[in-house]
Amino acid sequence: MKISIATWNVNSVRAHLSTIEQFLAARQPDVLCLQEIKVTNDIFPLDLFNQHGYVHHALHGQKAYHGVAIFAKAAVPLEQVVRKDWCGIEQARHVYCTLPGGVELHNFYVPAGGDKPDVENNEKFRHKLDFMTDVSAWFKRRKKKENRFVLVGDLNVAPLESDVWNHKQLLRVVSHTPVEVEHMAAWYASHDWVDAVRHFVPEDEKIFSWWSYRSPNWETSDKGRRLDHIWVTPTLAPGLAGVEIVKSARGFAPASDHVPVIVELSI
DNA sequence: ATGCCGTATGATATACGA
Repeated sequence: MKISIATWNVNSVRAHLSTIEQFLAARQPDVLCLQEIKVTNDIFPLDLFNQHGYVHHALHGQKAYHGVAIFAKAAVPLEQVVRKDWCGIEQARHVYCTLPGGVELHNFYVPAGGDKPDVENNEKFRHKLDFMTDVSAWFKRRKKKENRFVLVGDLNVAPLESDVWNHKQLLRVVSHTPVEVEHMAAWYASHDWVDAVRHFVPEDEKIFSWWSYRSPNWETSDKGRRLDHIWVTPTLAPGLAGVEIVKSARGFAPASDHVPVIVELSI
């Protein structure tokens, strides 16, 4: 079956309900993966999602910060839901489940990493690198040629020069430092992942999924970064049918600082 | 080096985002 999967860091599901509704009404992805829902499971606003046909839910939220969730239409039941913690820290950054056909779908919210790219003096940056190291080792242990995995989320790293508005200016800025890019490369190699967006968009073409709130004229200055990713294992790569970064969502009011990324693929 | 903006919280200032 051919399905569409969207990933979106919504920066609080409750603060951006109308924006989410606008996106769902327009695009109707079969599967929706959210990050930074910033709400506990017991008070998650499920009604909106049910009204738009997302009858399957896999919530992994917590109070105020972080939190991830997966939603799907009736035809795409979500089975074997797992809410996983990493580095011994309970921050609701990973939920995964099985889609029809045995495809395992992983939804991640990688730690942002704080201000300074310094593992000695910034515990958040240390956590970010450790998180990627541990996740990489886990996928490497589970690696099998026949595995059909999809990995999406706000990975908080822009790996390529063309994933940021200015490579040189961002070399010492968290999200694009060489040590982060190395950790992401190890993760990418852990299961021979295929970057679905770069599968279709040439590597020298700038493409972003995030624009800071601190730039009032985000569109004209266009100082973005590509922090939101969709990867698939090699067995699924021949089924990739297209990707889209929904840049228009950055202009919604109120807007998240991230926009949805959508993949179409056969599973 | 700082602020810029936005969200959440036992809030009216502070932590966090990246």
